[in-house]
Amino acid sequence: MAKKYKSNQIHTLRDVARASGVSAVTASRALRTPDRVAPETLARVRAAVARLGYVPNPAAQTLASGRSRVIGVVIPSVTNSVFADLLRGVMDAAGDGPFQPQIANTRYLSSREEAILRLFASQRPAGMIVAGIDQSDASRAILRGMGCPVVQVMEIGPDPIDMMIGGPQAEAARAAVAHLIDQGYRRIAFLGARMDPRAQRRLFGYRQEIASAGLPERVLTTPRPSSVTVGRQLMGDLLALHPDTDAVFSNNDDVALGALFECTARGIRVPAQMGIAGFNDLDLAAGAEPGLTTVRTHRYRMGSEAMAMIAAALAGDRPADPVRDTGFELVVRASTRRLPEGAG
Amino acid sequence: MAKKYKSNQIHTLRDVARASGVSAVTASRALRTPDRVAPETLARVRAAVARLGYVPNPAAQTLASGRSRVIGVVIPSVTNSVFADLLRGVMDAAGDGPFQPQIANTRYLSSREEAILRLFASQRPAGMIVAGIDQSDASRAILRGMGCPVVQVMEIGPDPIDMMIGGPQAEAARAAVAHLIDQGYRRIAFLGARMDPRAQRRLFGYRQEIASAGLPERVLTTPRPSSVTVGRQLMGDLLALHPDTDAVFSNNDDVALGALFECTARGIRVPAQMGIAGFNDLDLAAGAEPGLTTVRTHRYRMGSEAMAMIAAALAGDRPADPVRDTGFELVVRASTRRLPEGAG
DNA sequence: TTGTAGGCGTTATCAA
DNA sequence: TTGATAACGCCTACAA
Repeated sequence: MAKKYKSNQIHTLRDVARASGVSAVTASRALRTPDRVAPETLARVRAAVARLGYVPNPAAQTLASGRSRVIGVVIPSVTNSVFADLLRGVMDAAGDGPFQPQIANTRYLSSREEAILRLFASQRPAGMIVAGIDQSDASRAILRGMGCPVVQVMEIGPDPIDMMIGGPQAEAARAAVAHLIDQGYRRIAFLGARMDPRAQRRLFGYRQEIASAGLPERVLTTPRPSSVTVGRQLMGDLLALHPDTDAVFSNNDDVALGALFECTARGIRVPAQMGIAGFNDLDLAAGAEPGLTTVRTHRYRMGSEAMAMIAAALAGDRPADPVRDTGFELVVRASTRRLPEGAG
Repeated sequence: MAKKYKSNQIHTLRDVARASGVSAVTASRALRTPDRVAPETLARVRAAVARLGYVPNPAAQTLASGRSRVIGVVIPSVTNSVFADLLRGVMDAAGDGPFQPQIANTRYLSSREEAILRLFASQRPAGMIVAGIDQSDASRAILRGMGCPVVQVMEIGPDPIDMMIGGPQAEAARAAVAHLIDQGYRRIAFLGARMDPRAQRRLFGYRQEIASAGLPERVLTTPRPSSVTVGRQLMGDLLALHPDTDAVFSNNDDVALGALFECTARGIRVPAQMGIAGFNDLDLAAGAEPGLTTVRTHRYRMGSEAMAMIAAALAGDRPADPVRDTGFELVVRASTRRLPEGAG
């Protein structure tokens, strides 16, 4: 029953060299710096590579050169669709290029983050992409010591480790809340799931805006990951606590969608009796009925540009401003449109 | 402006050896086979490792041993939440263990799949996890030649490359359609987005069940990726073509949710006038109002067990049956519950 | 229980 | 333009 796993013979640079009648060094050069090799030699080597199906051994390359092609990507979780979008941006930008994104999950634990970074350091990565701007001092030190471009993504803030790309959280939240106020809502609650640092800053933005308008604050949060189900529960709890609530701003679109469903189930009319605004502009926000007002961030772009920034930095041209603000857009849809267009 | 990236000094095994007064081999042994080292020596080595913050260089390990710790994970896309769940299972199972999942996207292209596999082969992976069972002959050959455990996930079928874990697609689809028929729906349509091989088999299951019940077939598909928005459009198109449709079974829950929203927007009552069943049991299916009937697969488990199967195989005990069926469960919710409980 | 020697596949450094 | 040689850091085999 015991199956034996036997590798196929894999060709090495020496095989290529032999097959094309040159030395291993020349074969290596033909692959890395083709312009320093005689055209005819180059052709022979390339032919041999193709014929043998030669693929360089990355371990040997890394060991010899002291640099790998790994781009370390450190995110809290792969399931959260927010990070999934970011990831897709990174992966697409890496494309068929020489870099190889390698993902690790912190599970929202800063202790794990440090361990992960130490592990990445041992790989001599070509670059690092880390989510958020709340790294511990230890983590920042490790990242600085890696000797490679580092991009913090999702948010921007002061004191970048190296480069940053992202959008402002608190301001974006303020804009959403301001819009609700603008539409005439006055008893506006905040619903939040998994209050990670970004969610905290959104909450902060909510508080600022509510306070400056002299309105009452109503905050309901849960440590559970955000989801439609959680949104329904939060909405239910909110209505039990504050039955007169007339609008909610939530942490994430799936929570907002849950709130919407809870309203549907209870016969509460949206947006007439209840305004609902989410965050992130997930696909479901546009597809919902009524459509969900939300804040569009640019996660895919953050991922792809982060990758591009690393590639550029490695090629010698680091952007003049190492901090790139991708901004945000308030996307107003039916779930908060209580006043006729142009009014308010 | 040009910033120089300078690595911190990284300690090697020799540094550890020197610091603990032993040879490099002994230090290496202390780390890999602690029981073959004198307790006191072991303690010294460990102390040195901790003090220096030594982390082994994986490139050197791989080169010397001919095996890496990489587990190649080949999926079509990271954004699709179905694969995101799978991925989370894999990542969680890998956890703090010695293996390092490395993800690559085929973007649903079999040519890319082969290129990716060839690249993985050069890494001497410890194991491979590939989504689906529709690999090309070339891909299968490469996988076989890798000399490591290979698990095909998501579906099961005949002729596994090595091991398999997943659920039957056609049967699961049949069960959902049978349930709709059972509830008295008679003009049942299939809505499908991005018809990958699994979606095709679900469609096949739909056709079988519809045919065996002597009902009319109505199939609407789009090559676009599945989403709530796409679901709304498909539902709209369907109602234009076949206004008398009384139920839909869809490819994926997000499409089903889109269909539900479209019904809401048009004032079509669900489940009274329209039954809606989805697939995958995403969180939003449970949270929707009415709740969406769907088919639960076990994606997270597939991922974590695939990882476990690889670890077991490497440890020498390959499962007796290399094909593991994770089955499926029909999850009946309000969106199709037209008859009183127990009737039908 | 510990150490010595050799090699893994590639690249950097020189020299030709 | 090409090639010889010596790393890179670790592991396997063998020897002590």
